[in-house]
Amino acid sequence: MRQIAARVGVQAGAIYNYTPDKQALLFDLLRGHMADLLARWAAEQVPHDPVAALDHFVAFHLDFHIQRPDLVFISYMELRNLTEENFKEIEEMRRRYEKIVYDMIRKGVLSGDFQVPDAKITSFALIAMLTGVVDWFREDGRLSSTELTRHYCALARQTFGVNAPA
Amino acid sequence: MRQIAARVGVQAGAIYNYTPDKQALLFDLLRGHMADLLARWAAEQVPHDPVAALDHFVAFHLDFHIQRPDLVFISYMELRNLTEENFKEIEEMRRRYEKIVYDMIRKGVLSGDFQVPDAKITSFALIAMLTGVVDWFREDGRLSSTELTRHYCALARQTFGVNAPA
DNA sequence: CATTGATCTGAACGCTGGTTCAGTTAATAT
DNA sequence: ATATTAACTGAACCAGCGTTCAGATCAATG
Repeated sequence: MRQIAARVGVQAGAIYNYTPDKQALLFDLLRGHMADLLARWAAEQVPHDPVAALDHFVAFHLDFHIQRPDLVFISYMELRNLTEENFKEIEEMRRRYEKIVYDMIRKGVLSGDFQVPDAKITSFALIAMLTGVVDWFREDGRLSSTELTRHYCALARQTFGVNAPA
Repeated sequence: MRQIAARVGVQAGAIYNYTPDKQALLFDLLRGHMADLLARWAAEQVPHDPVAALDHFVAFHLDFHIQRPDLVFISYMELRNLTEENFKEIEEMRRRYEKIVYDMIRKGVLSGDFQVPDAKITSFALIAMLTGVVDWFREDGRLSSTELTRHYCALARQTFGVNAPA
């Protein structure tokens, strides 16, 4: 709290004019992060074609997470410091996001565009492999974010068995 | 420290007969974890065939991580609480492990068994999607660890473009 | 039996961190 | 100009934490 206060140029006590306690501060941060994620996806124009939709999601997810690595880091790291009540609310939002991926996979499987061993597992696998990027990606690294997205789209297609032999 | 001591049935001060400080305790835990991982893999009989080797690795990695979810969790969560010196040592071990995956992919690509957009990215993606399992897998869940491994082997093959059309 | 050495206790120390609050400051309204 | 309100300070409070240490305990040794 003292560090936060110093960053705003104020004493620690002054913060309590704006928030009841630190828990609320953390909760608002994490909820805002998830709300932002969900809202931005809701605003996206998702193609009807499953493969195009997959590409779209990969690009969206990578872009969103790469642009706010600190928030992504905090959201994962501080998750266990939330009240049980607050934790549940954040988890519920994450489940909503996971369901988006799951539904996308199911559609592709039903249309015959995707071939995956298990839709649920595949949804977790996709999110994990994409989100893991924030652990190592650097803007000034070997790959630009454009190349990164291109490679991950190709990789995700393969993972989803796009154009796989019958 | 007091909690650890209580767990062993001793007062907090007594711990300092066995460790110089908490940092050493944490470091030993994390280093032991990584050393265990590396040693166990070194003891594995890895098939020469790239696809079989991939299956082997997937099964190994899942098995190892599922059997010690707490250690995996701690190792990630407490990584940033290590001294810079200690952190580097753990990171070095993790790089060694990542290199195993990277080399495996390179071999498969050179032999024509794998088709991936980028070997480095693919190595990170594989590890991320596999390690992510500890976040949700439960022994009494929908899938047994055997089914889990089977599904992930299939998924990993697809991700690596095994049997992909030219 | 006395001594040594290892082990553990219990209490303390210093520090940090979240939180509170009486009192000051400054802006706004009357 | 005065009264009111909001915002902030500075100091304190309290709990928890890692760590230290003098003294107690106890088994092993000579």
